[in-house]
Amino acid sequence: MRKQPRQERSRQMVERIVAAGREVLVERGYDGFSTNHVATAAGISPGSLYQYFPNKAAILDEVVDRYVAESAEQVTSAMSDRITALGPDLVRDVADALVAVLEADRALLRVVAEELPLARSRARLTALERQVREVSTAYLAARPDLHRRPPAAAAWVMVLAIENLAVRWVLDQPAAVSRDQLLDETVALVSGYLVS
Amino acid sequence: MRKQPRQERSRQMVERIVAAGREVLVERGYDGFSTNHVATAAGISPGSLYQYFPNKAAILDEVVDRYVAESAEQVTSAMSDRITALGPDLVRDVADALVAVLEADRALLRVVAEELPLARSRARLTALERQVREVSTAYLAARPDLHRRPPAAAAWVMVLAIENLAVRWVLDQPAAVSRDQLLDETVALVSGYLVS
DNA sequence: TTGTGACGCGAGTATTTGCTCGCATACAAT
DNA sequence: ATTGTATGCGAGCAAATACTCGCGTCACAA
Repeated sequence: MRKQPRQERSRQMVERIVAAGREVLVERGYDGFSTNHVATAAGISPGSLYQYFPNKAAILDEVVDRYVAESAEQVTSAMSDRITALGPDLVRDVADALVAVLEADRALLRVVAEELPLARSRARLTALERQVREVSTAYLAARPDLHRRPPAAAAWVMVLAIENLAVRWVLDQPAAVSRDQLLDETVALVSGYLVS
Repeated sequence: MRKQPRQERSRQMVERIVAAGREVLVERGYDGFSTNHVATAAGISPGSLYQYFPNKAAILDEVVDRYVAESAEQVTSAMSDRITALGPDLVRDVADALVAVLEADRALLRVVAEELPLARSRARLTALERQVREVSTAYLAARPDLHRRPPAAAAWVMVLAIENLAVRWVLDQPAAVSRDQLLDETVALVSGYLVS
């Protein structure tokens, strides 16, 4: 950020910029995300953007960061209460929470998941994945009696599988799989895998 | 295509354009994929591009179409011989073939999988997914004695899971999972899932 | 050999882009 | 009130972009 907003007025402007950025990103896609469009959508002048953001990418980063952060928070909070028991219930609830978060703004999810070339957005996601993976690995390693897979590899497989199924289900809305069915199959996938 | 190349000379030029397009896409990414760059890389003039391609997107489409088509062919040929028995061996061999194909050009895979905003490329991939899914669904429906999942949903889950694990393994090269391990876990995931 | 159309060129155009800079205004402190 | 600073404006620049067009060159059929 190029300058710190000191007055309330300018703090609101930063918010307006980020909100407009999100809006433009959803409505015009990654290719249509231009500084002039964002400025227009925010009802401000192009020059004002650059008071607080060094360049176009910074605006995009902020938009994506906020989206990923708020989504991550929802999911991790669904996990945090119940780390003690990695059972079918937890898997189902986490998958449920994940799907719910992704459903909240499908249009934005589509752009972020399918268009953004930014290494930045992947970095944020990867960090979340790693965090979940480490917790899972630790649990699997502590309870070898409950499964028959190598902990590290199994955690990697499960996290990616659950995440990807949820994302693709929300984006593609396959007719053959209802929402409940998705959760059922996710649970079956994980539990069947762990004991095989 | 705007004009059909009639002479050998012009047919070679089309090939040069597509090859240069692939090269530019890999080296400069989606954002750097400009008509001028492609023309330069092909050693031709910008005007010559537009003799055979109506616009920039058409060049990109051709590059991606060829990549997806040639990859799809490799995978489907690994399946076609053995459709009769959807067992652990087949799963492992298909996953193996898939990983091999994806490994062949990681740089291009990265751009196609993580940058391209084209609905076009997803459409091609989705078609392949659907094809594999239908074969799997038919098999699962014909052999209800071998598993306990709803065929259509199970096929959807398996195809996406296998595909995504392979792609992410090739792109991320996780230290915790060797190539053999990936295949082992994939087989375990599928077989454990089907009987649970 | 010659004529005709396919071919290729590359300077050029119109547009869009990210971004700047000089200036006017709003605010806070004295 | 006055002064200093934070804020915002918007015309406009330099660069890049997708794409065109008139002209020369080439291959091939007659």
